[in-house]
Amino acid sequence: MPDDAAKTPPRPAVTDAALRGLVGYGMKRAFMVIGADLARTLEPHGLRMLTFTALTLVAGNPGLSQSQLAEAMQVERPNLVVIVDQLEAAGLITRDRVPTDRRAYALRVTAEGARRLAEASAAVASHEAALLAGLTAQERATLMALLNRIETTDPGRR
Amino acid sequence: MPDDAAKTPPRPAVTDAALRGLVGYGMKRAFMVIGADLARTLEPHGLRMLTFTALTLVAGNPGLSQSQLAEAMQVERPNLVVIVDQLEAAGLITRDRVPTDRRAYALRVTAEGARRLAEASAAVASHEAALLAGLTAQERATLMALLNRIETTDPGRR
DNA sequence: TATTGTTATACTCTATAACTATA
DNA sequence: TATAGTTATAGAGTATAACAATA
Repeated sequence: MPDDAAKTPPRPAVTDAALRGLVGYGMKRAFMVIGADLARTLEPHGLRMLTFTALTLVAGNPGLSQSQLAEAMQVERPNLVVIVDQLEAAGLITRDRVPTDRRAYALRVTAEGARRLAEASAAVASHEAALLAGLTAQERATLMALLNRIETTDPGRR
Repeated sequence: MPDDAAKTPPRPAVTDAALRGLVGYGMKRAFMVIGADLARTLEPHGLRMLTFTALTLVAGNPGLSQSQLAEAMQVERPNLVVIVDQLEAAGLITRDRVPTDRRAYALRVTAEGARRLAEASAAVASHEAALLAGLTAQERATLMALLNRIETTDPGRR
């Protein structure tokens, strides 16, 4: 019999066996790792996860309104105001009044915004590659597909 | 050519193609769905995700200290104090002074805590089953394995 | 009346510094 | 001096109610 027992008595190692089977638990831990890394990656570019997401969506959907952006980001409108404020204050997007509906703003990236987004996107892409280095391309695709299916299967949808 | 264009002109559908390839994006959206569902599931049992996790770990590791629990949960000690306070105030766990180290507390679930945990665990399990209804058992195992590998591959580990 | 954007507000989660009491 | 628990505090992220301007 092995003699490696009773070697480090003070810390009997905490077991989380009862939680390991829960997807919510694994998802939270994985997301916290990814989220923290993503924040570190975006910080030198003056962006956070939410502003990066908003900037990307505005770039890909020029002229969209704040309501549309909030819906796409699954963020409440009041919270989006702050995000758009910051991007506008940083000179990365513009808020143009829509002639046909003077209540709404048409959001567009500035030249500087496009430049910043390109830099940040490259950093994010290379960082994701490092994070997912342990997975094959096949596994990454599987992961994404499973995540998307969870999102769209949501039983608590309102 | 099809005639389904120009049918709903006001909303050209926001595209997030540039983000769909990022694991961080899919992970966040999936986690928000799961997190919200989990919160709804736990609420009638008087628990939140953090208190449920703490209660589960205390039950599975009787006598562990707050420091050990904080480390296992990847929560800073000051934040754990509030969580333990709430569980203790609800009569679900006890804080016993450790005779050999009077600085530390030994955490243990009460009878009521064990009962509450059993109820909540059953609710969580059945809710996870509903959430993952679209995935096969094989796919769930794959998902969990991939999440764990992401967590342990963390390139930004300190 | 309904919608767009906004303000104000509150609650949860997370993070850091600094304290106390023990060790 | 180092560690366990604590207090105070600050910052994100999220959510709801209510308002002004416009439709």
